[in-house]
Amino acid sequence: MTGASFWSQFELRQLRCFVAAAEELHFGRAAARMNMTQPPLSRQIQLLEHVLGVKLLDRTSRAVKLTPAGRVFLLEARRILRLTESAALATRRIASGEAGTISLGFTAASGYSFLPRLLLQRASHAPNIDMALKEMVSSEQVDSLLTGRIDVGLLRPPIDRSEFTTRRVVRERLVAALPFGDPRLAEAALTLKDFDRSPLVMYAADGARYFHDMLTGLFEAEGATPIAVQSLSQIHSMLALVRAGIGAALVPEAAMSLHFDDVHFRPVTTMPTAPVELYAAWRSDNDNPALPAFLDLLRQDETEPVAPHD
Amino acid sequence: MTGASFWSQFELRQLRCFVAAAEELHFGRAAARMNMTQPPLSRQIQLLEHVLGVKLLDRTSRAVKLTPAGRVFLLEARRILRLTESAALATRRIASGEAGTISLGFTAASGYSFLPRLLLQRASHAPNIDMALKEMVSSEQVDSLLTGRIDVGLLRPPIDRSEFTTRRVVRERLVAALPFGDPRLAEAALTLKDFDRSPLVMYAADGARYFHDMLTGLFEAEGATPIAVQSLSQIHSMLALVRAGIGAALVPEAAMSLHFDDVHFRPVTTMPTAPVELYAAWRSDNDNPALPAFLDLLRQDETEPVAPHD
DNA sequence: CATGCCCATGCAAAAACCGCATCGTTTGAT
DNA sequence: ATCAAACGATGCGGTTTTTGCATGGGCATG
Repeated sequence: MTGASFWSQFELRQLRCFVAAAEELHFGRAAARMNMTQPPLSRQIQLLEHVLGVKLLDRTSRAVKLTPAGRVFLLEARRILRLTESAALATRRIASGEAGTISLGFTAASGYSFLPRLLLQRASHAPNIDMALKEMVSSEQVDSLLTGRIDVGLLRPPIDRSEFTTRRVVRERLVAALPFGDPRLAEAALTLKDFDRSPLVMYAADGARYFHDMLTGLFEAEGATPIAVQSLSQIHSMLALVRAGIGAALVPEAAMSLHFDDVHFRPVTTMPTAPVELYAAWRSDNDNPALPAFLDLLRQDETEPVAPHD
Repeated sequence: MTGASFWSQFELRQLRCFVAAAEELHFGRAAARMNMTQPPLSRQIQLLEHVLGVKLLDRTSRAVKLTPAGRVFLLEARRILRLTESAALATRRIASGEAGTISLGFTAASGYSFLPRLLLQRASHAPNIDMALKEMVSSEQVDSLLTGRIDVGLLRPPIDRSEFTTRRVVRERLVAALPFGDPRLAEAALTLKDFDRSPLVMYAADGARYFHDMLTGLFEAEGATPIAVQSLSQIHSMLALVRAGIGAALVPEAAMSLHFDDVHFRPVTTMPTAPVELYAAWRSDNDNPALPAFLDLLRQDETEPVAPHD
């Protein structure tokens, strides 16, 4: 035997009984509201008072009144019960995918055009889905997907992990970024041959392997050979060099939203027409309930607007 | 038999079990922390999940992990449990009188000096006692005390209700309020005879019965007869008339804190020396737990400072 | 493949809870 | 003053819920 009960904790049932009694100021009616008879309700309240060590209701057999402590506890009890309901609701919404958080990895380039569009979509179609954005290069995203640090990645192919499901979300053209005064600006459209033996700001083989390999392949197929004057991995740094007159650059058309002064863009005809691809990838076994809603968002975003030239 | 339970409400016990399990990520240790064995804890969590309709913990027999919904619910559960503890604490503090609210009635005149002193005392000695202040004349206070609208009144005698306990909290002298240029300002102290056959702003017999009757009695005993030029019940209004040169006024020395321009004060010798009394009164059966602490405050305030003259 | 760890489940005992009947007190009417 | 009605407290037996023990079954490790 333990002697005095050392369970100094009440239960929600007791709070509900107390609130009913405090609001009705009548044990019989309160019991009816709780779908029970009066004696058990009396006991629940006695128990609550005993646990608190405080008299909450002053009951003379003719009238029930709140004590000062009871008045305070009534407010607290109501707050707790409200919180209880909202907690259940919020949790169910998370589980149903109606609300939730998606950790999203994205490459710097995808942040220029696709990501803003995605955020707009979210604001109108799934405002309760939070997005935790983390910029990282494609290879980092693969690691983060595997360890679960991000739910979805927006990254460049190739993605050959069998654990992943992928979906192409952007396919866009290359455009040429040319400094003010470059004679090629006279043309409405260019081909890769226009860059043969001409200075070109190039992608780094390590930090931007996707673009580097793609351009290398495209030029080789076309039989043209640009003069690589510099190798970078950040597109906005490349445009800064273009502006300084170091050379031209070939960038995804989404980069046109960067608006550098004295840097103008011209479409470049390539084969295939839209060689720049961006994929969404996620672990097939990701159980984040918000994932389906988020993927719907991606699907709605498929209709790609054709960006105008400057 | 009721078939499916339609009780879509969880209990605090379940929250406590869930929090323990979510923190330990191990049912056995969590159960130990809850002072029970593992099977009941498992069931409490199953019950909670069933009630919410949401899986909170992912349990493969080798590891326990929170689901996204479980992460959210853990935060909510912790908040609820914190709230329950603080609610119990706050309620116990109220019941013990350590904290609480006192509804206090006071007369306009007592607000000039005694009440500010009392509020200072409270700030330093009982900061957790809230005071709801309500200005009302003495007769209103009696009614409010009887109906429980105020816990304590600061009012003028006589108080002859048997339901009340009273305590004198202020005994002060009368001072004369004289307009600039009044010849009596040449004297350092006055007597009531100095007001014989001279214009005096008087207290109304209804709105300020206490002062009216007191002055009437004092003058009668002294054999002096002032010329009552006006009858008011608010002391600050009387001082305004004094300033306008309508006549002198006799006010409790606490009113000296009102500081009207061109109105100066002189002590008045009376018999008894300090005829103006203020009492605290409360229902003897008042059960407000904060009352004893509040009354202690009143007792500490008994040492009345002697106000300087201007 | 054997072993250990760990959560789920079956089951009987214990505890908690509920409803019914009844008591004691208070209030208001006669 | 007396009586009846209203109301919350309490005693008690039956039912539901919870608990602990024993055990099952999945999964990782060696």
